[in-house]
Amino acid sequence: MKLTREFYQTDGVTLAQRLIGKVLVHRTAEGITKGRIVETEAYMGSIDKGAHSYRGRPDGRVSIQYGPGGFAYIYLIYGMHACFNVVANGEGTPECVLLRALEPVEGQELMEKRRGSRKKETDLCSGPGKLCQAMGLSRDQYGLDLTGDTLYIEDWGDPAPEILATPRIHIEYAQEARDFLWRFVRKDSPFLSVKVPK
DNA sequence: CGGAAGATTTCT
DNA sequence: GAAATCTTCCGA
Repeated sequence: MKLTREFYQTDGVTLAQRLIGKVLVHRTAEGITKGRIVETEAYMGSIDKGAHSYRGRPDGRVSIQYGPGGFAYIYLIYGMHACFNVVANGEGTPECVLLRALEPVEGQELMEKRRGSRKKETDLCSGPGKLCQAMGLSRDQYGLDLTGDTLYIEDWGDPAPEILATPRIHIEYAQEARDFLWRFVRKDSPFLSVKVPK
């Protein structure tokens, strides 16, 4: 079943853990693609120096994060790659969950086509920019309602997977927030962006 | 208004 | 290990 608004109306750290194992779906004119979420990171605007929304303004890039949960926050990084986030919690709390890696479950052919040169299946969605390219996500999808019919997340009723918490990736500048264990990965998944040290 | 830096990927 | 490439934010 499709996740409801209520599912997203919780704090970012909790939502990040609950999203592991759920299935992201994007319907486009080219076709449909689905991927099981195996890696997420939480960003908590009010206390998190690594978050875009830490000193964000309600009218800036992160404006969508100030609204209710369950909307798409997508931004461009390094001028070339899109990153897809799910807005968490209610109005006035700029929190979100970055999806960092997926396990392709449907539309692999379309994903390979979008990603260009032939890739191993484990490399189709093993990173924030890669999964956006494979799923056909760009800033055109900024602000989409995830309770709508084109871009949403499904719960397939699978048993909750075993989850590991680790430090987040590429935020060395974030001072003490650098060490928060706000990256969550599905244990032993071969589809992760960065391997978890033993 | 200009400059710097970034929640990355890919190739050498 | 470094380049590619552009939006956003911050200081002047």
